[in-house]
Amino acid sequence: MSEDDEKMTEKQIRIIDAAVESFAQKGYSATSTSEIAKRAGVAEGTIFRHYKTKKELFLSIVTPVIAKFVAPFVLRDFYQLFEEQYESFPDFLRAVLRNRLTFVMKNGPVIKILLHEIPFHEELRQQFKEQVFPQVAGPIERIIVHFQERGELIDLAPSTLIRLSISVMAGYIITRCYILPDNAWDDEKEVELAVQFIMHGLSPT
Amino acid sequence: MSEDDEKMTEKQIRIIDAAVESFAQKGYSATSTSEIAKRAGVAEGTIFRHYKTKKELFLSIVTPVIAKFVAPFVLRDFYQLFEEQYESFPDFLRAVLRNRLTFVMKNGPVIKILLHEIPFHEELRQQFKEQVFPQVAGPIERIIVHFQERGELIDLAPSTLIRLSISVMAGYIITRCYILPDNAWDDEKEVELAVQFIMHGLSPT
DNA sequence: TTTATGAGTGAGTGATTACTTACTTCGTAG
DNA sequence: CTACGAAGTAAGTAATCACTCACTCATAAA
Repeated sequence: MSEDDEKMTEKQIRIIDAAVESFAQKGYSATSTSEIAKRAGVAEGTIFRHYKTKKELFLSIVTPVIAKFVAPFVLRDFYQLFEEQYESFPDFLRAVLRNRLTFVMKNGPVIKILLHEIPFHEELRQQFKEQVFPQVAGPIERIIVHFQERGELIDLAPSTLIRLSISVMAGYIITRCYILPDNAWDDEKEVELAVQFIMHGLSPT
Repeated sequence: MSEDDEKMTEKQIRIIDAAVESFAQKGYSATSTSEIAKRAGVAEGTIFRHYKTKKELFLSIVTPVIAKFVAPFVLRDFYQLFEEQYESFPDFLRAVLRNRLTFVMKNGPVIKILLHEIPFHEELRQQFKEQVFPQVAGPIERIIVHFQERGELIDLAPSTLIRLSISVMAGYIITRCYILPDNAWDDEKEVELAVQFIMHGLSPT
């Protein structure tokens, strides 16, 4: 559940777990440090021994998953990887959707926190603007142009194709993980369905 | 900007406007009543003359737009209306997307507040479960079945078709209004593009 | 054994919170 | 002209907030 230990005391881990739970349940500013301490079974002062402020604790939880999210895209050979490995655009979509779905399912509560708090914390928005947008959009755009040249995609602005594809994929991930997590989802089937929809729409053949 | 007056004093309107601004900027629980009062140019006590609690003020802002959102769907003849007026499913999609886009643009900040706070307020989630889901999903499902019987839509569960359609439409509305509001959007073009994508996907011809 | 260090503690700190209360002001019905 | 209720207010209230500080304890190098 908790973070990648590495020289963390047991109580420190308990603090982070408690903070994640509380932040996810009630939001950052509705969560008090005394509540986190109580939940972690720790004195309130212990929190401030490890983190100077409440916000530092918050950022120590949330910023690592931004980095993790960007990581697979900034591999130097990301473009070549997909160009060689995946023969068609649907293959590429399937791989990305499966990959991000498992990522969200692994880091569920923290991503929920991140999504909620992004609009209210300048530091987070900054990090998104600097890291996520350029690092992720660039490589993907090249891949899209690649498949456009091969005639597998309609001739629209790559940013538009990205937006449409992400809408469908995010739509599934969000309903799957946050809106109706209790449904009996058949992920393989739903991924295939989403990919087919992105490629062919809702019209019968 | 503010609510539908109706026996509201000028100061009361200023309170609501100030509350909407603050809630949208910092979130519900990070906004203090003293801050709202200051922003409205009003004594803090004045807020509590009109609203028993901070939460009551919040709900008085947010619940009307839930009702407004549902309103067009609960018209008794909603189903007949679309059955007669719109000859094809794409026509239906166009109408809905245009309609909801203007709705979001009119009530922008309040909808932003609503989306952020839904997970943290049981009353809001309740209202969504009771009003939005059944009232909206029902009529739309009948319309989808109608077009499926006419052979205009592939044979999938209506709930799936709804989810996919909403993903694309919400994807555009959210990027249009909240993520990149400063872009020079050509709404007519983008609406048409979204509808075409829903019907035919990204594959060429 | 002594000493030094860092984890952990709990009783504080002043500031801020949502909300109350006693009061004034003002428009209007009688 | 008066009386009354609603609108508005300034000065409170207790509770809670994030954070501090003086302290204990355990471990381990000297």
